[in-house]
Amino acid sequence: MSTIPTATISRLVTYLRILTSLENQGIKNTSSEQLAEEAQVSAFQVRKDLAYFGRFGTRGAGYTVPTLRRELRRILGLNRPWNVAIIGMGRLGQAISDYPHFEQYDFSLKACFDNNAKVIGQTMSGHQVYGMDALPQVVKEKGIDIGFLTVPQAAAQAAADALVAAGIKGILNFAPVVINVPREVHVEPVDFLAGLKRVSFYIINPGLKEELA
Amino acid sequence: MSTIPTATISRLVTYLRILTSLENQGIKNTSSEQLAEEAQVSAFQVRKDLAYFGRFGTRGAGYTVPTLRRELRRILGLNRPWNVAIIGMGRLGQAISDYPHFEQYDFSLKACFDNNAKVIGQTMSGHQVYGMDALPQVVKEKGIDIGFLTVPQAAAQAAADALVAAGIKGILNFAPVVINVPREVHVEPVDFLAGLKRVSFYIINPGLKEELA
DNA sequence: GCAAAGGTGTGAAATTTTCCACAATTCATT
DNA sequence: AATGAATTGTGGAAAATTTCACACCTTTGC
Repeated sequence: MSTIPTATISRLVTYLRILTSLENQGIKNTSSEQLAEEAQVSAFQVRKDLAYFGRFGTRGAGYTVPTLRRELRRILGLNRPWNVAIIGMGRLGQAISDYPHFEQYDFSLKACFDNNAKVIGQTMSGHQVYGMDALPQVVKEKGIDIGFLTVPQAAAQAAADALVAAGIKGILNFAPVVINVPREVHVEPVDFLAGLKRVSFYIINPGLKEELA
Repeated sequence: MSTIPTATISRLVTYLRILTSLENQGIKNTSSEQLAEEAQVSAFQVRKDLAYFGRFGTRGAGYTVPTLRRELRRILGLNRPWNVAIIGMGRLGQAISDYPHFEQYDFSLKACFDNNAKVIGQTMSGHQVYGMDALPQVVKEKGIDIGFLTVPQAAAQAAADALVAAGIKGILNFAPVVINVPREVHVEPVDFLAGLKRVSFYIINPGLKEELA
């Protein structure tokens, strides 16, 4: 219980998606074998990942889809609403604010911020844009938990500092740079340029890909 | 040499960015200590990561910024042009096709695809949109290496199959689903919804974050 | 030209993560 | 009620990754 691999958390998200898909298909029962196949990991791995958090199956019978799904949502903290804000209303910030399925994914977009005077006060995708100076007050008033950092690379650290000062708990960092925050704030990088460069590496080094049977 | 950790490749991308930033600042020399601090890893880790690929520093003196930068670009395969295509011209695909800095990042957007008859033949952000049936021919003619998969979740596997059949070498998968491809094709997930769910988990489990001093 | 300080490269230890075998339990069938 | 097939949960082995100590090389200052 003391320490859980980061990779386990990523896989739990994958298992949850698979369970949601199974539930939508009306499938009531599943097994570590089936989850493993769809997630492209081993069945051992599925069972070990789940074992960090408890016992959710029935020996000999497998797992009940709605039950395991509910448990995974609880483990991941998705059985409660999360309020999010976008920091940086450039192309990417606008595209995200347009994203249609937020509510269905347990997250609620509550505010947008930018420090460009031309957009402050405007409405984008139905959301009013605040100036960065309003951050502390709006975060407090609207109970914002998580910030999407979609500012240019050069502005990322300063914006992150402002988010931390405003009392935000987690940051989804879309900027292609490592940002520095206190330990109690969790940062998840979302970095397609880095992914693109990793693809480049693995294309020119095809031998370095591990097998999967 | 036989096997290199995936995490090492991700860190190499980070080191390269730091070196580019140092070079832009006119800084000529650096050290594993400095790279480690900016990348938020240990100096041991930096040196070990580099050691997988050779010796790039001078004992007692550190690293020369332009030299190490050039070597990392070579290692990552960024000293050559890569041709990319976007598959799925919805909101996300359009936002990416608008992305202004592609050329500067060693990648060249060569084509856009969609299977919606309403957009096929149109021009988006200066790029003509092809139908999916044109994929094999266009990939071949334009020498496309990498596909950005920006279709809805339900369409992702079929689109990935089409990319593989067309002979693509790598896929940047923006769809929130694990796709299944042959071993010789490398897939990198770029999944902000998964990142968001990991943030949720770490916010409700603050004790599970490892320290860094 | 010598000594001291600074900093890389690397084998080995420590830690983390994954893999595996198997005991334990459940369900279906007769 | 008993047997056999199925499938979970888990302790420990194996593998992968990170951490570390230190030998070794360079530069700087005197």
